[in-house]
Amino acid sequence: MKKFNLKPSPSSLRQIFALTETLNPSQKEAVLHLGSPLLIIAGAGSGKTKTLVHRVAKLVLDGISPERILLLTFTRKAANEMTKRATTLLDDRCRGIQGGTFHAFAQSILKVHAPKLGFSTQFTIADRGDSEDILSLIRKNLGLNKLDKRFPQKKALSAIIGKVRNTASSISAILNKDYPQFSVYEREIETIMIQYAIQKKTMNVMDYDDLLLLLLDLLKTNEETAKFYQQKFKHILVDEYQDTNSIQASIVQYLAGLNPNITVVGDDCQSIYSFRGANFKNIISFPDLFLNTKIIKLEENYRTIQPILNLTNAVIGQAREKYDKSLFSSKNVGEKPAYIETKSENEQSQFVCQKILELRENGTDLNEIAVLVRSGWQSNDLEIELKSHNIPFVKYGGFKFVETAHVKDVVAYLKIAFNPLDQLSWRRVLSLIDGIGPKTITTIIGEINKNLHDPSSALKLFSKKKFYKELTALIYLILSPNNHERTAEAWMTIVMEFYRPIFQLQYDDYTKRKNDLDSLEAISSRFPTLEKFLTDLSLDPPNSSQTESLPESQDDEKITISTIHSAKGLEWTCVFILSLIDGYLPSFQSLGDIHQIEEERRLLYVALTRAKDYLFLMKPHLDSPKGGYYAYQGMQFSKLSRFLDRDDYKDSLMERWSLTSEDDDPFDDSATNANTCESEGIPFEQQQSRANSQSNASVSRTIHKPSLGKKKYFF
DNA sequence: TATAGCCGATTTTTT
DNA sequence: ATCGGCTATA
Repeated sequence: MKKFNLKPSPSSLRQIFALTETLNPSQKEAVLHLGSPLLIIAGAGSGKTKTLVHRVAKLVLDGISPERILLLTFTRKAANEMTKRATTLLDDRCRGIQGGTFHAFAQSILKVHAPKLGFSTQFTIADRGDSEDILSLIRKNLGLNKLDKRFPQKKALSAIIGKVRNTASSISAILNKDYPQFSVYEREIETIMIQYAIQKKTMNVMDYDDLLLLLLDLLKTNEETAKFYQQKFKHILVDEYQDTNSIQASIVQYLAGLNPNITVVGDDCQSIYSFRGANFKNIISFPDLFLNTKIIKLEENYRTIQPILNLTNAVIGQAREKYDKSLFSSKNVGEKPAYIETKSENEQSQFVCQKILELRENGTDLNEIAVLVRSGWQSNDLEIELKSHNIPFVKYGGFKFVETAHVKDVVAYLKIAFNPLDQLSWRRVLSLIDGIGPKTITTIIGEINKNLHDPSSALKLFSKKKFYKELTALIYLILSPNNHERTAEAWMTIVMEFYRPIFQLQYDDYTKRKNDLDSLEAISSRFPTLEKFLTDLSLDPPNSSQTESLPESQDDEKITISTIHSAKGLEWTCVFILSLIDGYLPSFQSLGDIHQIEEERRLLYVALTRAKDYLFLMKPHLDSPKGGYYAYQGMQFSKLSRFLDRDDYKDSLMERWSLTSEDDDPFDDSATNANTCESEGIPFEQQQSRANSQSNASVSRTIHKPSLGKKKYFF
């Protein structure tokens, strides 16, 4: 019956030929392979996305209906990007491809099947803050806060439980390995875990891990459903497979069933998510899970010039677990990576700003410039400096504005409007009313839950309290009968009306915070329903600074600031990596564990391989680190990252000190800087080299060896 | 019972 | 800088 479908028509043969024309032999093989599972080991910049896009387009061209192709990616951005590229490459059919992150995909399936798992289809998603708050409540209710020996706080609890669930390990194993100080509390933590699961069910919320675990559970225990999806998806493609954990791997396995049309792509050198339970061995063992796996390696790098690759290869070559990979490039010309030491964090920022202005003078598009950091706050100083130079930027990674208190407040109203069982959000909004505290909240929630459809009798109980009026207004606002017909935007308007007076009383800096609420309102207009809005806020939370960093320039040229994690899969002509200090990268939290240090090395590798033509490695000398934790610890980090501090790398690096602008001299405030320097014993050469730099010369300078990694405690 | 204010402990990276 | 637990006060 389908015979005629199996053979592509001559015209589509021609199209397939055209499609593969620009590919190298391995890429072409990967695009055309059919009939057995496919593992593509793709080095950084080896055209992985291109290959995947072509493969998808080719499948569509083969006549596979797009909604039967499932493309799982790491971020939603990546999914959209690929769909877009495939559409450009082929045609609009590609828009129909099913895809997204594992979490978003899981959500969409669970939305339909939630009742089978003891949830209602109205479930909402608990983000990290929410699940921590649930844990904190349980902790308090169980009286675990009044013990002699310290009991883990909500953050630690959440981390422990997350790890247990994501790696399918026992509590004791995780405690012994990562939290030996809490080993005595194995029983208590188990109780909390059980309570946590119960709480989530009664509140009808799922956390991020639930999305994956419940989907797996559904596929495992529900043969009908599993079969349905196995038949639905003719082809499954998974990107960034090295960052999947064993649960995600199992999901893939169950989705595929006996279907051999499964393609996974990844690079074991770029596995940087072990804190989420990811295991790069997943990708190595893929052929054990899927019979007859065809393995294709892509090793030619099309992104980065050879002088930079020499360094990246050297860095990954030092890895403890040896990777069978060495990238080569046909782009042999270009400059070696530049290594720049500065005497302060602010000087680092100034150097970057100046270099950016210089690059723009020379015609580099600002969109082709990125600044990468290990953790979000490490770019704080730079952000201020960029603003003062009027250089526009977007920031990815780090703080999300959904995590700020005032946005959480508003979202809590929205959440209970959609899912009135969400007691946690009730707690939040109730505590905003004057005169209502923890005890009253518990009674109110108890009374209201007795009859959600008619809260009037419950409300009578509080008629003599001073908060009665406000409480009544809130309850009728939320539980009004027509509330499911409202759009997300309409809900925002209604909620803001109620919240605005509370908001202005609550925060004395409310004019600043107001901006966030305005952006939230703007974002809400993009979603047809409250549910879509809420889901998206949890699964693809917008970044805080995206809206706030828009200086004069009207064109949309912006540089990118990003955490290394969020920069994965992206590339820029020019890349700066900030604060390459031992203790920052590798982060000092990782120093106790060899595997974690190795992951930090891969992190550096990921950062280095984002660059196409120019790479600037920055190392400031930090006498008083600004980051909250470091400041608190009074720690001092000043030694170059151990991954780069090797004599044999000298050849790969260009040592230089080139601050060349006259009118916008970054050292205008040098008087103060020099004083602090001297008083803290910084050698005089630095000031000399500064003098040199002012005469417009690119100077190879004496490298100052700072006091090596000594911890310094104040007081 | 609610809230303000103080002290000590704890912070990476993301869906 | 923020959380969590404690105390004093309304």
